[in-house]
Amino acid sequence: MLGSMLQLAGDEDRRISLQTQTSCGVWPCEASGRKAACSGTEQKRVSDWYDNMDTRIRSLLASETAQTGVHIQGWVRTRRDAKGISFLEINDGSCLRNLQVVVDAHASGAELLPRCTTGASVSVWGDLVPSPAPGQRWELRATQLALIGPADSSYPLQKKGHSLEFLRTIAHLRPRSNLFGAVFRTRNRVACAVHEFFQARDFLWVHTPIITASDCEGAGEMFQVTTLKGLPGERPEDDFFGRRTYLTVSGQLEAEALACALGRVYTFGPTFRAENSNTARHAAEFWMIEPEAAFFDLQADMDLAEAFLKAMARHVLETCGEDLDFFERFVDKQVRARLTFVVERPFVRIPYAEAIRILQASGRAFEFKPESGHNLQSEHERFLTEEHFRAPVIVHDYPRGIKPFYMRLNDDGETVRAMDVLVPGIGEVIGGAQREERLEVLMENLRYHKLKPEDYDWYLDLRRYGTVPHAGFGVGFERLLMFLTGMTNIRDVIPFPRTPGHAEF
RNA sequence: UCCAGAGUAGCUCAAUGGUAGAGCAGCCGGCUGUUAACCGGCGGGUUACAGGUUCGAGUCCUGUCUCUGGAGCCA
Repeated sequence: MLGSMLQLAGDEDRRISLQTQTSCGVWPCEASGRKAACSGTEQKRVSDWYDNMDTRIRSLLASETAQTGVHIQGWVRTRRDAKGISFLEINDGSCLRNLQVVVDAHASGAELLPRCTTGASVSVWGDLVPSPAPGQRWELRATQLALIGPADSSYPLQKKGHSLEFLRTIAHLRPRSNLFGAVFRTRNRVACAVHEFFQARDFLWVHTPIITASDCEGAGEMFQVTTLKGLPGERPEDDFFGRRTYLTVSGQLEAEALACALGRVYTFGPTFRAENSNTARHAAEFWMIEPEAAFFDLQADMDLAEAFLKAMARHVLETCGEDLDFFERFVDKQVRARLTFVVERPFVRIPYAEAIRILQASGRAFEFKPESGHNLQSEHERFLTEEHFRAPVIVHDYPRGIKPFYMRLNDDGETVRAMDVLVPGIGEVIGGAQREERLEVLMENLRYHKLKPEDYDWYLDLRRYGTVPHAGFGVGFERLLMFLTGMTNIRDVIPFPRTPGHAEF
C-alpha cells in the first residue's frame, strides 16, 4: 500500500491544492502543476482521507515500477476467459485506457468471475506487475476480487461500437463508453483551462443571475420562470418576483456592470434559449463564457478572443493527448492538425464589407446571395473559413441594423464595432463587440432598435457615472468543445442535452 | 418552424411486390496468457404506428410519431 501511495504523490498534491484553492487565489488545475500553500493540518487530513482511497488506473498505467498491494475499483469493460485464468479489462474513468486484471482460479473471489460481465462494477486488490504479453505494459495480478454491482445481459453497452444516435438514448450510461469518457474528460480539462486563461490575465470570475427580468435585446426566446398556476385573473404582479422573470440568455449586461468596477471579469455558467431550433449546433441549455473588460477596444477584444482560442487549442494538445488520439482515430482525422494550425497561425481579420466583397467576387453560386446589410449565412461563413482562408476568420465592423443596440457605433454612423470569430466546421464560435459607452449614442441606439430606454435604466447608469470604453465577447462552451474534439453534434459534448422536446434525464 | 432522408432482432445492417436474414451481443458447450479472442450449437421479430392499393406489402400510396442531416435563429 505504501508503494502505491508513493506513486501517487502527484495526485495527492492536486487533491491538496483543491482543498485550499480559496486561500491562495490560484485556480487549481492539474495541468498547471501549480500548488497552493496549505497548512500541515490540512495536508494530514487530506492524506488520511486519501489513504483509504483506491488507486486511479491512470496513475497505475503511468507507473515506473511494479507495485504490491494495489487497490482499484471500476467497471468491467470486457472479460476474456482462458484455462484456469480470466482477464478483466477495468476502466475507472480516470483515463481512456483500461487496466488488464488477471484473475486465476485460486484468487480470492474468483468464483465471482462468471458474474463479472461487461458493465459490472468491481473492486480488486492485487499487485501491479509487468505484463508478459504484448498489448499493455502493466497488468494487475489479482489477489482478491469483489463484485460490487453486477450487470446482467440487458446492459446496453457492448464492446463494439455504437451509433451516436443510440448512445443519446442512453445518456445516463454513455459516459461509460470510450468516446464519451474522452469527451467528458476533455470537457473538464477545457473548463479548467478557461479559468486558468482568464485568471492568468487578471479577469475575475463573476456570477451573474440565472433568473433575470431583462430580456437582453431579445437574444432569443426565453424560458419564463413563474410560480403562477395559470389561473384566470392572475397578473404578472402576483408572480413570485412581482414581475415576469426568465432564465438568462446572457450575463453580458450584468457582466458590464461588474467590469465597470472590477476592470476585467468573465462569466462561465449556464445559459438558456427557448428557440425552437433543431440543429447539431443548438441546445436549449448550454454553458457560456463571457469576458468583459473595461478600457478594451475592439482591437483588444479581438486579440483576447484569438489568444483565448489559441490557449484552449494548445491546452488540449498538451494535456488531452490520449483522448485526442482517440478523437483523431474515430471522430475527426483532422482534429490534431486543425488545433496545431490554430495555435500556430494568426487569425484572419477582415471587415464585414471586405467579407461581402470576397463572397461576391468568389463566383460561387450561393443559395443566398451575399448582400451588404444582411447577416452572413452559414454557407458564407463556411466558404470564408473552410475554403477561402482555410483558417479561423474574425469578421468585424458589421452594419448597425443587424447587430444589437449595445454595440459601439463607428464614426461612419453605419457600422458598429462588432466581431464574430468563425472557425471551420462550426461557424460562429465567438461573438463580441466593443460596447457603446456614450450615453447619448446609446439612447439613440435604443430608439433605433425600437427599445424603451426606461427598460434599461440601470444599464444606462453605467454610462451616466464614470463611463469607460469596454468590450467583451461570448463563447458557447459546447461549440468550443465541438471545435476542440471534432465532435459534430452539440448533443454529444454535453452530458444531458436539452433540446426542443427533450429533457429526459 | 421549413426542406430532405431514414425507421426491420438488444446493437449494426441485408432482403425485384412472392416463405423476414446476417454479423455482433446473449445463452449452452469446446479451446486458449487472453487482447474487438477463437470454434460449434441455441433462442431472439406486431418490419415505428394507423389506414389504403393488391391474389399477396418490410417493399407501393396517405396520415401520424420518432430520429438524422440541412436551413432559419444564434453561442
